[in-house]
Amino acid sequence: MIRLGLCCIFREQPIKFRRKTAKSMLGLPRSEQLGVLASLCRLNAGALQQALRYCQAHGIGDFRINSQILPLYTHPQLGYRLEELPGGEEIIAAFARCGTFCRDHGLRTSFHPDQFILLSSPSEEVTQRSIAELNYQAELAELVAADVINIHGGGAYGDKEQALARLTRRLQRLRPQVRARLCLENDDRIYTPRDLLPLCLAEGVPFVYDVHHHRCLPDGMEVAEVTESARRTWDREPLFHLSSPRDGWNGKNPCFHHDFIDPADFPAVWLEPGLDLSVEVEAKAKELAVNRLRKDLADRVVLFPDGE
DNA sequence: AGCGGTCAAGTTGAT
DNA sequence: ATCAACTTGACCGCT
Repeated sequence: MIRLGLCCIFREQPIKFRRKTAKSMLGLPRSEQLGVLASLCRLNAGALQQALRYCQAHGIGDFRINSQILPLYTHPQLGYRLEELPGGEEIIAAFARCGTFCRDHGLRTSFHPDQFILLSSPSEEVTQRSIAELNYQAELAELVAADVINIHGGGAYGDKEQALARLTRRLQRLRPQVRARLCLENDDRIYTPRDLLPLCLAEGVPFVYDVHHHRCLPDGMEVAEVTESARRTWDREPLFHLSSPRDGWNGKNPCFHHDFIDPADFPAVWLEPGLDLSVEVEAKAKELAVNRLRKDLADRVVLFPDGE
């Protein structure tokens, strides 16, 4: 069964996640800050509920949750705890209901912390901030029943081997709630599947195979070969990423994402009968792209069912 | 109401 | 030495 995933936002559905810039908040007294943050968090919990309902109804079995769903949660000056927000208990309950909804309907959710979260950095300060951020994401992941927190290898710092050795060491410092969800994904600049798979297999870190990144930054491995190795890193349903190039494979920069997925870019080996797989669709037309791909695949493979 | 410039965080590579 | 690109909008503050 193939479970397609939607990433973070909607193109047409009126489902919006809200946030604020730190700059606009820093001048306010703490009580006003907390008031504004509380209303954003409450709104975003409601938007997440709507997003999950949409996915359930449309046979989208996976939803990636944006890290900013709790805006500025770990900001050095503006950071907060949900419990200290006005109406915090109700906000927590609203997120917990999202988790219950996912369990009831077999939906999967994931987090993808952005480029500032680095376990390979030589800087202890960067590492500590990153671990703090991962702790936050794991806390929220527990609340909404998400099983994936997916990051990249980070920088090379002039020596990939050493950087990956640092990353490996730092796995020991992660809380079980983080470690149980942490995954590593190949990127399109530095870390290829060939770089990451040995670490993932040795350390039991699930490998999120982004086939688009791999096609943009090839490493001599075949798609089928990476797919097979990636599967072995997962003790549950593997999660992969897929995109199509904006200007075609012969265009100027194939890394740019297209609005939609060209079904020809969907690897044939991912359609093998009996293979359960989550495929997050990184396409700018968002739910429209997932819905179209779902139609395109319908007669070739068993899909996560839509709620009738 | 509409517009353009800006947005917490790190790293790389183009200029 | 500086700055855009990462994913890519959404938000802010000005008119």
